[in-house]
Amino acid sequence: MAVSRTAGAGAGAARAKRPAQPSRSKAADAPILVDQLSQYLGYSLKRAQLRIFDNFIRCVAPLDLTPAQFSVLLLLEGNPGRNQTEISRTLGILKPNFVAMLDELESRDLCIRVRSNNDRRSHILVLTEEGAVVLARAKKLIGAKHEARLGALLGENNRVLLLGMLEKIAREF
Amino acid sequence: MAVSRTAGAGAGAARAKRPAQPSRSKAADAPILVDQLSQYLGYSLKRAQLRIFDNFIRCVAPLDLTPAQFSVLLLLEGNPGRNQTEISRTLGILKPNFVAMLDELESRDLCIRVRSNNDRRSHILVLTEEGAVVLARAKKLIGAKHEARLGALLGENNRVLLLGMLEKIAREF
DNA sequence: TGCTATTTGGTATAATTTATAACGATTATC
DNA sequence: GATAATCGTTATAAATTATACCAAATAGCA
Repeated sequence: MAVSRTAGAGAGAARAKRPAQPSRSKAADAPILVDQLSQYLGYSLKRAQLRIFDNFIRCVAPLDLTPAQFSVLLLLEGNPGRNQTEISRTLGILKPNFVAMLDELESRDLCIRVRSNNDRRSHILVLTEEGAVVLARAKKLIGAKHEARLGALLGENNRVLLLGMLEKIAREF
Repeated sequence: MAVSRTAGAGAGAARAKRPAQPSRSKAADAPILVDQLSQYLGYSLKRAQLRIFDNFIRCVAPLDLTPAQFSVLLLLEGNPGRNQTEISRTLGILKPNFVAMLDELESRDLCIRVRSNNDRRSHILVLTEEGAVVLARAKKLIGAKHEARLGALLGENNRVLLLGMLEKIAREF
C-alpha cells in the first residue's frame, strides 16, 4: 500500500485558487480521491502507524529512544531473567539483528548481558539502573505527550476500544 | 517497538509441561509478559499492521501484487489524468523510489506513462485494460478473503469503527 | 521578450530495516 | 559418548526508505 515516512498524506500539490472554468488544463488541481483506498484496512493501518511512530519518536527525542528500543527496555523491566532469544522472539526481532541493537543499548549503559549460570550459552538481559531511569522518563513522556493526545483525539473509551481491536487482530487474524 | 515480519508474537519458546516446582532453572519457561507493551498504541498498531499486510499479500498472491502496487492501481483507476508526482505524493512514496515501481508496473502492462500535452515534463499515468482487470481481481480477492475476515473477527460495526479511528489518526494526529 | 526560479521525471547513491546462511560454544537427547 | 539442537554471533544479502543532484520544461516576473 505504499505509505512512506516523510511525505504528507494530502494531495498537497499546488492547491491554488482555481478558476470556475472546469477545464482539464492548468490550475485544475482537484484533490486526489483517496476515499476508496482508505476503506482498506491495510492502508489506513499503515498510515496511522507511521503517524504514531513519528510522534512517538518526537516525544521521546530527549531520550533518543526508538520505539524498538523502548519496547526492549519495557520488556526487560517486566521480565527479568530472560535471555536474548526470548526477548528478541517476543518482539519479532530476528536474533542477528538483535545483536547490534543490544550492543547499542549496552554501550549506553541501559542494559547489560550477563552470562547465565544455568546455561552458559545464553545471555540474561538485565536492565541497569540507568536503563530503569531512562525507561521511567520515557514512560512519562509518552504517557503525557503521546497516549494522552490519542485519548484527546478519540476519546478515552474509543482509545481503549481501538487498542483492544488491534490486539485482537495481532493475535487472532 | 521492534516487531518484524516473520517471527510470531507469542513467547513461543519451549512451552513444555512445567513441573509444579517454581524454581528458576530448567523447564521454567513462563510466557513472557507483553501486557504492558500492548497498552502502547504504537506497539499494537505495528503488530496489527504486519499481520494485515502479511495476509493481504497472501490473499492477492495469485496476482503478485504488493500492497503498494495495489494502492497505485486503485488510485489510478479513481483518479485518471494524474501524473507521477501527484500519485506518488498522495501515497507518500518518494519520487525516486516511485520510478522503479512504475517501471515494474509498466513492464507488466498494468499501467503506462503518457507524456502530457499541457505540460511536457510530466507523465500522465494511465491504467491499462490489463491493469483494470488485475485490479478488479485483486479487489474481489481482498474483499472476499481479507476484509470479510476482518469483519468476521471484529464484527462489521467494529470494523467500520476501527477504520474511522485509524483514518482520524492518520489525518489529525 | 528574456532571465531566473521552480517543477517534473530521472539517476546515482546512501542509510536503514529486514532476512538468510553459517560457525563455535554449550547443552540436550538418547 | 555420539549426534542433534540451541545460544549468541558474524557476515552478508535483500528490501525499504531517504538524500543530492541533473536535464528538460514550465512559470513568474522584470
